[in-house]
Amino acid sequence: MSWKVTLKVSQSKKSVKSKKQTKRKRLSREEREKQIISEAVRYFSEVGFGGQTRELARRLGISQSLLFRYFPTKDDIIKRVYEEVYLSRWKPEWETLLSDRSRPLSDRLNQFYHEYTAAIFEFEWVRILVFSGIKGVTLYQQYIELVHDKILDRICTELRATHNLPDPGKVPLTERETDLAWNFHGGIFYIAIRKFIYGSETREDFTAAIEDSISVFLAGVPSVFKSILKK
Amino acid sequence: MSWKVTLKVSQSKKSVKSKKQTKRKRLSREEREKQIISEAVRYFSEVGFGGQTRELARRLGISQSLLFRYFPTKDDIIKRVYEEVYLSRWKPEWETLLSDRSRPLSDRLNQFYHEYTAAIFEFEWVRILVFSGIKGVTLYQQYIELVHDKILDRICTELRATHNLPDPGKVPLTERETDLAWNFHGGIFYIAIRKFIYGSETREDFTAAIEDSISVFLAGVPSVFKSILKK
DNA sequence: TACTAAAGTGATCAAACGATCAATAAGGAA
DNA sequence: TTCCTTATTGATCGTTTGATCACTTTAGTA
Repeated sequence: MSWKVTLKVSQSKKSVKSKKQTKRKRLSREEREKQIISEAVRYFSEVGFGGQTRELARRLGISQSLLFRYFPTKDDIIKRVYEEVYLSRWKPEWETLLSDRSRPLSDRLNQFYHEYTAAIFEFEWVRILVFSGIKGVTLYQQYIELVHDKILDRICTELRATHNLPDPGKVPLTERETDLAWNFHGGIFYIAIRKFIYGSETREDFTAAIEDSISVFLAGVPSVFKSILKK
Repeated sequence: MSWKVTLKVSQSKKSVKSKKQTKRKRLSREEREKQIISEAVRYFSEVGFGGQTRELARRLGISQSLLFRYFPTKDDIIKRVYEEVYLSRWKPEWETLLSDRSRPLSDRLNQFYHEYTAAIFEFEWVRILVFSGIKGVTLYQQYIELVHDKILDRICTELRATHNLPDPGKVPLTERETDLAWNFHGGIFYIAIRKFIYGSETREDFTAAIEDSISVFLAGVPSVFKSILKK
């Protein structure tokens, strides 16, 4: 028979937590739930969804069993983590911004990607997005669709307008045009992958890189348009 | 007490395995090792490195304990999987191809990315690369360095030559130039991520998309070079 | 202050999983 | 055929981990 000796450290004085949790611990249902999700986002984005509920509880300073008083299963926690991370990041004003033809497309793209990457280029966000792809969770599909419908389609539409080509309402977008936009967007998003997944990118500010990327894109697109129109 | 009933299916006739493993099972050390790694690559790329040794053994049609006669720990299997997947994919002739100034840069890039993506755009390869980033394994660093040193640096060098700018040997490459190349490369690689990580891309052939991507890049780069030279 | 609804906990279960080991059996050598 | 090396196996160990449950503690209220 083996004995596991657990060292019981006295916590009578003060908790070491940075939160205002001095000596009370009993929180309201809503507060505790929020707290759990918030820490779960941080935790799972660090270690992946293989992370253990015990460690999550330890970080929260609560017992592991309490987690299961709030969420029936671990997967339910993960589901909520997705929702938390995906939702409420997209700003509707970006859609009008991209379509505002009173400004040069170059300006609009620069402002959009500046704000967009500021909202998205975050450790938790990027990693959880990639994890979701690996886990085969369907939620990422919503993200891909959002990018496609709200960003890429708009960019393609504006490119048409800039080059005095017919609106997609009249002549539907071709696969080649969408590919171009994906390629452009992917190049920018790949910065985030290098940074948060591979850790090979240590810079904080990518304004210059994004600016140049937009510059190359806008200057290079006409060459493909010419090739498309030849057919 | 609970009993786990294991259904023992008679395998007297023929094994269902596609391999030539009819009734014999005893393989040589080398053969078995190869077989294990080969299946491990397939298995772990599907389910991630959280996959279980029991399931891996089941797929191989061997006992789980045999795995540990060939590899001390599960991590050793994973290490070998990395090596198998990363190594021997890079073709040295690509380096000379990219630098062959007797051909237009456009041709060279098209041929290179055509062959490169043919070698790399593979379910196992892409997923294991991404897993390695998540697991924090250091081996991915080698890949990032390879891309940087053998591809991006070369592309930047050739761009200089195309635009009659000084060789990097004289004037070192700037961060902006490297960023441009990363951006270009990332846009192409992001196709693979959409396909194998998110499953949102179902096409098989990306020749056209890559062609257009190269076209945009080469036509767009001068606009940035101008901006760099102004300073 | 006493009561009570509900937040919170510790002990524990059962399954999953990596790893070990004594026993088995395949197949080449003699 | 017999023998012996070694590939292979089944049983099992010890730990980890998600989940459960009876019990304890907190804090608002009458």
